Amino acid sequence: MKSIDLNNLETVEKGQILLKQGEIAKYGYFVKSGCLKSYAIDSSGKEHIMQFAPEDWLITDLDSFTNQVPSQVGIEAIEESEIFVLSRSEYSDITNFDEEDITEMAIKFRNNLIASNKRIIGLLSATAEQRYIDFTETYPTLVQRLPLKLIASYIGVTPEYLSDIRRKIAHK
Amino acid sequence: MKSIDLNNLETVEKGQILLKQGEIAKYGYFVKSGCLKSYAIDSSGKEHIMQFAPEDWLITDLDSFTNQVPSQVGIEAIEESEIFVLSRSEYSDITNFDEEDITEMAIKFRNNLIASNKRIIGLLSATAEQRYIDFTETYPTLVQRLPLKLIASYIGVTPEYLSDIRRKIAHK
DNA sequence: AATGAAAAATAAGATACCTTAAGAAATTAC
DNA sequence: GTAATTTCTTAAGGTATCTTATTTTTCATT
Repeated sequence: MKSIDLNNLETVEKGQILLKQGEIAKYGYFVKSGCLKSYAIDSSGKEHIMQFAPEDWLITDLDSFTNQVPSQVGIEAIEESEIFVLSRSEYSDITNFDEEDITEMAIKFRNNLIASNKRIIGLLSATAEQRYIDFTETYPTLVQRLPLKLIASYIGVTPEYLSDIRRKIAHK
Repeated sequence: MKSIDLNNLETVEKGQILLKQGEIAKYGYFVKSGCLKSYAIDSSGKEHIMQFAPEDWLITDLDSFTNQVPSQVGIEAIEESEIFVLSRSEYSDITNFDEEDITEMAIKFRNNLIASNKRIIGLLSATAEQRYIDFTETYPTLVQRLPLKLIASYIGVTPEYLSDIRRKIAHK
């Protein structure tokens, strides 16, 4: 992707909100250190985590960023983080890029799409226990680093139930 | 995307399998008429539908097609269909394309990614009834056209339970 | 039209996962 | 280093969804 403007490095504290659900995303965030999350709050007030973005990950609400529609997710720092802020004015119009940039973007979108489709298959066909095991295998470092309740939210169960799952796995 | 080779038009019957789960995808399929589905069979033998591809949709296992790994899904005609067969040899190496093609591909991947992410949010946060209502709004023509059990599989419930949901909605 | 096959509806009992609530453990703040 | 706050664990009861089985309806074939 277009080289990141190193002048836009910012430090954000744990808990700081970078995008509110329902607002229009003006920025994307490339994480240099720390970790962000994107999440949707449903009608009953429960949080559901779409994505974690630790070091070297890029995070935004792609639909909102691209199409200037209200975002379905919020974005928040879950650790103190250093991030590069990518502004929409430069990145939104895909035809502003040269061929090399676009190829890189296409490959990133393609890889993200493959990963999202795998997650859909897991949500459709695997039990919560299996999804948790898959998560530990796919993101071994995050399992150490993130509180249980965030992992529970990502795999789609309550923290209480993930706690049960862990105990059940430990007793095997 | 690279213009479709009109010489590769084929007719497939309902029930014909174009890709078996576990095989490596050599082709993508652009549907001119009819409808295909991609689906994963889980360890207990249940089918889970990833995608429907009616007219003008392109379908394949992107991971398998791109990276030559075993496919997680199978592809099958659910109606008699006319399809254009796109062979991997032409399409796999993204650097074979000119800038216009790549831009188009990037946009397609991006739009697919946005759609997949919406589906993930639905699976994480909405009830089965809400997911069914969302499906009827997103794909009104497919609701008319497809058997209930395929829709049930797509939204992630059993046909029996979707039947209950429909009755419940009708009685409102 | 009659037959057979597939799809859908219905219902009862089972299970995965959730809700609520309380206490224990870990982390943060002063 | 103690208090305060947050996170995690545990447990009991509840709900959404599944499983199995039977019947009814729809669809395809002769």
